[in-house]
Amino acid sequence: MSVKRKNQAREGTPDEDLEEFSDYSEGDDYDDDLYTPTARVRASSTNNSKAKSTDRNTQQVPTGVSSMFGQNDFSALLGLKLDHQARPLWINPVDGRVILEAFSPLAEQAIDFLVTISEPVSRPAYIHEYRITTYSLYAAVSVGLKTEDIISVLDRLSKTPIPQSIVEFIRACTVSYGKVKLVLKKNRYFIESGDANVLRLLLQDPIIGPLRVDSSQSKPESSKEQQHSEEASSVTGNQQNETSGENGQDSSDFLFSAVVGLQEEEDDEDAVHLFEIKHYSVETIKKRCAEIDYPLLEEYDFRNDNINPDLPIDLKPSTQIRPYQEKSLSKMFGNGRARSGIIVLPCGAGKTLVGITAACTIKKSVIVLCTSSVSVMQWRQQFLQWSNIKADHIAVFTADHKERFHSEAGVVVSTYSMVANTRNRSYDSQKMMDFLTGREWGFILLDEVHVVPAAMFRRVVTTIAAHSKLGLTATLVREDDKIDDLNFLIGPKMYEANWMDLAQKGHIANVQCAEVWCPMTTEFYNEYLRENSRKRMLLYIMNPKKFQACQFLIDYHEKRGDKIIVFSDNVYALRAYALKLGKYFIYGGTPQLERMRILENFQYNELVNTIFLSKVGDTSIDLPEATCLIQISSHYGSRRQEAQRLGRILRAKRRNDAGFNAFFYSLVSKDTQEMFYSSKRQAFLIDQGYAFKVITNLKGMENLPNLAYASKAERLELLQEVLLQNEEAANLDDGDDSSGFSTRMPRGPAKAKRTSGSLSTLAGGDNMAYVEYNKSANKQLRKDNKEHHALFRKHLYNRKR
DNA sequence: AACATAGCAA
DNA sequence: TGATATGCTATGTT
Repeated sequence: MSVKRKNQAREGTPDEDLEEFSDYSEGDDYDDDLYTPTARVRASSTNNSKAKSTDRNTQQVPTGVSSMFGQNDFSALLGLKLDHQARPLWINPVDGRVILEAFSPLAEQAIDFLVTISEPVSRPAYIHEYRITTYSLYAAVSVGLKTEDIISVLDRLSKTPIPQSIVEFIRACTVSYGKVKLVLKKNRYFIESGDANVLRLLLQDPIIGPLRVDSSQSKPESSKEQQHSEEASSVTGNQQNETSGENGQDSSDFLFSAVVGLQEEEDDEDAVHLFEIKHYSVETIKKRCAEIDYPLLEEYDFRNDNINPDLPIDLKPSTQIRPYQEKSLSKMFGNGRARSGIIVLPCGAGKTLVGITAACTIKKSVIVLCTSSVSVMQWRQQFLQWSNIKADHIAVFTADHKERFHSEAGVVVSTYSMVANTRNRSYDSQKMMDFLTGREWGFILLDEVHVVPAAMFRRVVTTIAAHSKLGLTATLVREDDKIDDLNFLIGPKMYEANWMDLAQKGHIANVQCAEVWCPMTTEFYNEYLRENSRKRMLLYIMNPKKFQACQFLIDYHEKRGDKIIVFSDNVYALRAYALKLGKYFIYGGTPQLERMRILENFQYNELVNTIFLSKVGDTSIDLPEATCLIQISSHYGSRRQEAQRLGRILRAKRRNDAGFNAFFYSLVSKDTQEMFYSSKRQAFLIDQGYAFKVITNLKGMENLPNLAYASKAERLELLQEVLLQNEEAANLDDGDDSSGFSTRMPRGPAKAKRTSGSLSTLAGGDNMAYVEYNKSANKQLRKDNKEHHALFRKHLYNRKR
């Protein structure tokens, strides 16, 4: 059984579609009610549950979700607790899956807990699915949870007693995890543990043993100053359990204490045992410890670091931290030290601020790595915006800016490729690298960790000596197994936010997702069936019906006052659409200046409400606020791309409080490969709780004035252009160097655009000129096409044999 | 110097 | 599965 289900609404009648679509959010009232008033949540967890449980005794048949479970219903086997109705969890004894009734009053706290100890699998509106894995338990331990905490909280939340198999699994996984820490103190590396036996075991290991620094000055006994640092607990304001009533929490303390990870040190753990290891052997030991199931936790005791100079940096008083940002940071600084790991937040939810706040907490030299030079500049700017750091304490290191700070401590912002570069370096770049490698860094911030290959990370992590590492990402999606390498190189996932949850609380925009099914015209479909799969792509992207749908949606949303971004992976289609509709477009070959000009106009110019973007828009361009997003080509089923694109409109929080919705459309040509990919891509968002609505008919599309490709002649003309384009692409592959008009056309027509437009202000006139230019070019091509087309047919025919 | 371009890498 | 976009370096042009 899987809770994963496509939330397709019925294929509504044409008349209803858009209306219904736009006030779709009213149906969420039920959720809102349950989520927000925490007072009610608390009340029901105590008194109510007792009262209810007596009622329940009269009820024989378990209600709620259990009826859906079919053969996975283990309730009979395990025995329901009497007050099971008040408890929101089911645990599958076989595979560690956990099902949560998200409508339960306890849900919010249960979610906090489950996110910590398990992997979220699927979180649609009412029923969530999580999975307890060895790795998730490792992560739980690394943020400070204890084995017995996990078991007891789980037991409190579960409708049935926890299956013995699960208890054993948790014990087995957590017994060795989190027991050993790698600590950097006074610039010496120590292996530390609360359990002397574990250290003894490690020292007996043939690999680790010899790497110990056996010196008389490193005392393997308990060090009392450790305890003081525990007391001076950080961001969370952690206290002992008894005193945590300050928040006015009563019965749900047990949850919070476990969730937030209060570190009640047990008596026999008063002593912390440690031994020193050699500086250069850290990597080896880390690896070895993971192999023998004692993975090292890395923590930076920055408060007691007197060697590295402090960086004068603080958040500006005006800077506000949101609750979930604070929560994610509390995982990182839960015990007064800086843990290394990954924080997952959707785009637009303020990842940058989390990073900056972490830097302000540690107050040591920071190095920030990003994927592109644009985001390097943005990080620098955000540092200046949110914190009081002096401008000359923050330096930028890219191919064309090689700055350096001249104070004792400072911030450096750079790119991955700059730091991880193995090939020969320019002189300046080498000198800068010497600067980076020649000093110790308190903190390294890794932006967009999911996009960078593991090999690059390994180089970064080994070349830069940083005491603590924080990875930031919006989508930690596992399309391959590279993610595991991240876990090893950076650390465990410390926090992951639920998108819907943030949307409901108004931190990111509410998004209505829709998939628009566009039938293929007969001409296009005939060609589609004839072509091989490579050439099919252009046919379904350039499907006239799809074009019309796109035109209609743009028109509809422009009239509503939306700002619209249209995405297309395919550059040819991007150009064709944008030119036909007279809109601006940005792709890889668009020069930097031009990009900024277009984006600026999109943001401020009332006349520019729609722009077309290629893959460039997926990363690294900081897009202005858009409220509507249309995908015309969603080729391969990359969940990450889908999520990232959706993230582009989440920022639209300005109008959020007025019950405002953002819109996300995927245009799909019916009965083509696109349908398959599209459902794959949506998987991630559906797991995050988004419902995709299917629209099969856009009301009023036929009546749109100036509807493109309304006549058959126009459609045939388009078809010929597409076939020609396919032909050109194929020729290119055969090594035939066609001059000028290739699929990658950075210096064909783009040049024409630049010369015709870059100097004048953006007024629309130059765009028209461009359209004209291209039209005539197309006419030219079409004339040749008459002959070529026949050849092309023959060519294909021969090839097939 | 500032800018453009080609080639390479991941 | 294959195309696309990016960044860095070296080299050439004004």
